[in-house]
This record gives sequence, C-alpha cells and structure tokens, in this order.
Amino acid sequence: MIKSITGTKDILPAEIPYWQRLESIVEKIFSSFNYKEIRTPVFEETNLFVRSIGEETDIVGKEMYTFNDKSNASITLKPEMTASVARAFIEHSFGKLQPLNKFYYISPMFRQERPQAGRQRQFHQFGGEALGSASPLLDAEIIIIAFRILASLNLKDLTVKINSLGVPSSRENYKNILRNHLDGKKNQLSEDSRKRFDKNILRIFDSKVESDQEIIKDAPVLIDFIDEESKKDFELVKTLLKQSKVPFEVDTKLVRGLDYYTKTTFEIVSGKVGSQNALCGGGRYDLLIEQLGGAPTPGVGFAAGMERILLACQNEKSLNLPGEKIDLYITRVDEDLTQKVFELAVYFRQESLIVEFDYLGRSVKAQMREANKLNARFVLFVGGEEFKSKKLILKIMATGEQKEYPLEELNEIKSFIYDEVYKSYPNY
RNA sequence: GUGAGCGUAGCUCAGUUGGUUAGAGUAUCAGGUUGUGGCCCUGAGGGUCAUGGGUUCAAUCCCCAUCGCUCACCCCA
Repeated sequence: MIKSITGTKDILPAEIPYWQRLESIVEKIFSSFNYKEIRTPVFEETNLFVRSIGEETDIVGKEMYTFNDKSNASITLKPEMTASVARAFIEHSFGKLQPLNKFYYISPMFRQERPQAGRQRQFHQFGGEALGSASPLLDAEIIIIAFRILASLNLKDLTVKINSLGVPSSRENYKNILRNHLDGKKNQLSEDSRKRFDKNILRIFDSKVESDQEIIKDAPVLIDFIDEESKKDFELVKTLLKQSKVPFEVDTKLVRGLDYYTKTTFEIVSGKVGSQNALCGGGRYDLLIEQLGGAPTPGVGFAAGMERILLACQNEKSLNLPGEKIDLYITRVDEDLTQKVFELAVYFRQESLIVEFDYLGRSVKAQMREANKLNARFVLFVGGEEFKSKKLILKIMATGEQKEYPLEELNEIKSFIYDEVYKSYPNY
C-alpha cells in the first residue's frame, strides 16, 4: 500500500471544519487590522533562504528540502514565509508604492526533521508581516493580533513571552561579555552547549540540561546591555500590551533561532501540546530587506503553527463546532422513480440547499437510516401512490410530522425549508 | 541525525507461558412482514496477526533485519 510520505498527513473531511474555523478567524482578525493576504510559490531559489535565515541556523544547515531542477538550479521548498514575503516585497517594489505595507498569509511549509507531537515535515503556518516602519506600535500590534487569534479559539493555557535582542552592535558587545563570563566554565557545559559557545553563544540559554541552567543562572543578561533606543522601544511595547490587556511575561532568555531578528522578539507557548510547545513566534527584523538587496526597510512579523494550534484546541476542547447537517434527503419509494429523484435533487441543489439521495438502489428503510445518519432536517418521499396523484410527502425529521405538497408546487417546499432552516440558524 | 516504545479487522483494542477453523466493541451492509429514521434485536462481509529471514515437528507469539508509526533529544511553528 502506498502511504503518505513520512511527516506528512492527509487532512480528512472530518477535520476540515476545524481548519476552516481557524482560517476564517485568521482572515477576520488580520482584516480588522487591515493586513492584506499574500500568496507566494511553495518553492524558491535556495539562496533566498540561505541569505535571509542564515547559513549557521539549523533550518538552513540540515532541515531544508533542497533539490536541483532539470536546468540544475537549486530549488528549496519554503521552510518559513518571511523570506518569501520579503522577496515579493522587493520584487514588486511595494516600498515605493506606499511607506507601510501589511501582509498576512496561510501556507504550507516544509522542513525535513524527525516528526513528533506537534511537528511534521509538511505543516501549515499563518502569519503576518508589517514592512516599512520601525515603530514599536507595530511590534505591539503584531503580538496583539497573534494573541487575539489564539484567544478567539478559546485557548486558555497560553503564555506570551517577550524579549528584546537589541541592535546587532549592542548584541555583539554583549556576546563578548557573555563569552568572557562563561570562558572559565566552558568545559563544565554540556556537549551541545559547548558547540553553541562557538557557533551561537546566545542559544546556551535555551538549553534544557540542568547543569547548563545552573551555570548560566547568574550570567549577565542581554536585556541589560542593549542600546538605549531598543530599551525605549521595548518599554513602549510593554505599555501598549498592558493597555490592550494582553498578559505577557518578559523572558530574558528568549533567544530566537533565526539570524534576522533584531529588537523585539516574542513567542506564545501552550501547556497543552507536548514538548513542541511554541504555537507562534516572531519579532522585528529591521535589516532583512536591505540584506536581500532592497532599500533599507524595517519590518516585524510572526508565524504560527496551525497543526499545533489545532492540537491545543483539541486538547483543551476549546472549539465547539455544531454537528454537520444536510437540509434535504430525497427518498425514492419505487425503483423506477430514480430519475425523478435525480431531477428533484438537482432542482433543490440549485436553490442552494444541501441535498442528498440514494445512488445505490437501497430499500426505503436503508435510505431513512442514511437520512438520519446525515442529520437531514427534511426528507422528501417520492412514491408510487402519491406520485400517481401528483403529490409529494415532506417529513420533518425532528418531529416526525409529515406534510403533503402538490408535485407542481416545488416552490412551496423550498420556501418552507428555507423558513425552517432560517429560524434555527439566523445567520444561515 | 540520536534514543526509547510500538506495529492483530476501516477504527479502538483483547489474545495465544509457541499447537489445528484468530476474538470483542464500534463502524459497514442486510433483515426484524408488503412504502418511513433515531433505541433495540438478528445475521453477514471484513484480517497473508507490518514485511523478509532464522530457531522449531509447529511461530501471530521467540530471535535478527527491514519498513512504518509514536514519543523524546536537537531545533523550531
């Protein structure tokens, strides 16, 4: 049997309502902040990701789906979206059309890692990017949007963590201070952390090894060494978040793994999804656009993992979706009326009702069982006796009551169903 | 890439201290009198017990390998 590729999953009809609910909330909330949707290709020139995410990162170093196409160009399936949005922003000269551009997206992403709870090789993210302003108003806005989407899904077990990485010069300065501080204890660190010491010393703070945590407990923290402007901006972000009633905590150890971040970074974690607990993460990247060859353009954004969010919703039972219903099931009493049933179904479907009937030539009882299973609100009987006298019977499934209609008056049946459906679902 | 656990019907799982026709619940299909659902009852179909090899008179059960799944590490959404 051919199965889906490791780390990929089919999203089956039964789960689709949850995805659609999530997507519609994403669209609604981004739209209210006037972000515009953007869709980019699933693959890009490999170099785009190498240059934006950073050669030393794990994503670029070992997780990308990279291959050569027939003209021998190196192609990569997108592992994240910010690089692609930045590329499109530069390519289509958005910066020249207007000073500030706000985008959102919903898209599959690809990373070749070992799958586990909340992690797949093809997964889906939504996210937003605001390009063209260094104002902390946008840092706060981005965090508020992310939080509001999760809150709209009724998720409770959430922690918003924020931090500031400052500008590169102050960060480099701090790295030296940290390096000096840890130098004497380097060989007490875990093997992984010793590697981090040389490659990306900030990441030692992420270590889950207890002895590492012990060693860095009293190390100087980045936030105390960042430049004045970054400090001021960070204060404003915190004030704005408080104003908007977004609960957050400052996590001075929050260091994100992508090279392009500057100043504000944030993450929202859930206590309900296993060890891969980050539902979304993001921050400011004021140098990225320039680095990719565009005019200097500050930016801030975030990405959120949809599988993880839906996993949290499932584990918190936070989404209470109504059961699926169909409006009308048409039951054929005599076999030779199949064509008439088909004709009626096509007619009512044109009136935008959800209509089903039996294609398999089954008994009336089986058809009724099917109608019940599909949660049909109404059943229309097309049957010998009445049909000869040009009548149809409509059964209201909730009450069992039956009404008779002349075959000529399909309109009346339609209006009756409309009224009943509208009564129970005013927003139908 | 590393480590641990698991792989029996569509799904959730029993089971055999190795012995002839492998079970349950659920789902599916049919029926419970001639043309009507939900509950209930009856019956049916459905498994090369992941794959390949080994040990044995005999393997779904023991051993090895392969593949797959799951969780964790790394890292990230």
